[in-house]
Amino acid sequence: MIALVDCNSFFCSVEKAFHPGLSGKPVVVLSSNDGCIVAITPEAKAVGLHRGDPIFKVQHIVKAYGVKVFSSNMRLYAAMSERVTNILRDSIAQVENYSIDESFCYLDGYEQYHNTEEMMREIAGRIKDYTDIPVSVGIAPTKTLAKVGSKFAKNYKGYRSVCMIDTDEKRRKALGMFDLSDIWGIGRSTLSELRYQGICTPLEFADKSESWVKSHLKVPGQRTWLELNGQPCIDTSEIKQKQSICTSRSFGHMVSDIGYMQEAIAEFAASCANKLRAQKSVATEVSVFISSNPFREDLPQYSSFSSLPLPVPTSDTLEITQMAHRVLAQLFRPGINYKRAGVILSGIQPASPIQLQLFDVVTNRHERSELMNAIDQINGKYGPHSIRLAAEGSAQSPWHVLCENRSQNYISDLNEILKVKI
DNA sequence: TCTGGGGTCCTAGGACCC
DNA sequence: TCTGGGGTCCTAGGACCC
Repeated sequence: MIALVDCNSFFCSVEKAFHPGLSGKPVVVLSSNDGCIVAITPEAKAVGLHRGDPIFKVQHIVKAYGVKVFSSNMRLYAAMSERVTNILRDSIAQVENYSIDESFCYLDGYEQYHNTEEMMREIAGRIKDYTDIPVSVGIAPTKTLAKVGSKFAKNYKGYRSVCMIDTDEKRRKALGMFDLSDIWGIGRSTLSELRYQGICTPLEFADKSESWVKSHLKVPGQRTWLELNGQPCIDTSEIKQKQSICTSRSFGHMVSDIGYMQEAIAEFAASCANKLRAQKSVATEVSVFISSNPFREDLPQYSSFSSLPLPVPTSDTLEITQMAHRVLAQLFRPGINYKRAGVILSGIQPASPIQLQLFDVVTNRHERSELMNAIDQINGKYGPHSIRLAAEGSAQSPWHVLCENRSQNYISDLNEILKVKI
């Protein structure tokens, strides 16, 4: 059996953990640049807000109901996520982090000695005690069914945070009541195809023949179908090395000046290089994209994407930034108000062994890699961006994202640590 | 005025090979 | 008159996830 542990309204729950006065109040957390709602509490849903709403369009609701709005603080959420994971790992040998707010726990071997339902309930209680994050747990023979279980656990108090689907009777009952659009793996397009075919519940889908599913929905649909019928076939084992690494942002203010654009691209390239070194890889290709604001109809629209190969596979910030600037030079058109840009690294491979080049223009690769190590160590100790390329510009540049309601890094920055008065 | 930022996997179709 | 059959690799685009 597999347990899915899902943190309820994770980003909001983290903010509430550090702002106890918000208990029972409507809370939302915004995307980067304070754009859309990405996390929402049930209280905020109840007053008419939805995940995905652009915040400027729902300001009237925010004001009328005193909804508390936070900018996203990914550093804080990542630190809290790690605490939740650590508690799981204390009790369960095989834990797989699936996303920042979800983990799969493999319960094989525990069933003999424990009532796994009560065991998970006890762990959920400990997570709440230690982190103040409420979790919902689904236990089932497959990941897709475990997800179904966790949704039931979340929506019905009676389950006391844990819902186990361990018999065929429970499985059929759950699938008969469940919303087809909430099934993991069924997106908008598959949903409309299934509806068109007259299928309205997950149970009706699960009862179709395998050949019918294969011919209508191909391989991904077949996997979901197998999982719903109790046959595990979705492998989520962590992909250690990413195949592509991307850093992209919308700008706080439109950018038309190539100087500012170069700053932004330099920062995105440096961020990509950091991620690349963190996973001990090198890349062989740098891509850049830039685009105007597609939501504005009054402006000339322009968007473009291009790539260049790196002569030698590298994770060197200087080389990657220089190459990104060369790609930018190919793309940039004056007279456009740019809203968004990004850098993508691809052709990723392990850092060693590297195929060197006979006519390499960089002759001091060893020293350069020591330099990168030094930069990583300094930034690891004193915080990101403590040391960076001058090409990245200053924090005052207008393209930086907005985040007007960001909470402090209470547990990852000594300068912002929580102060308690007694 | 203001509309997110990452990723993965699968498929179809084209180019190319013998 | 009849004009094959099998394979690989690559890429763009779609679908999905959080």
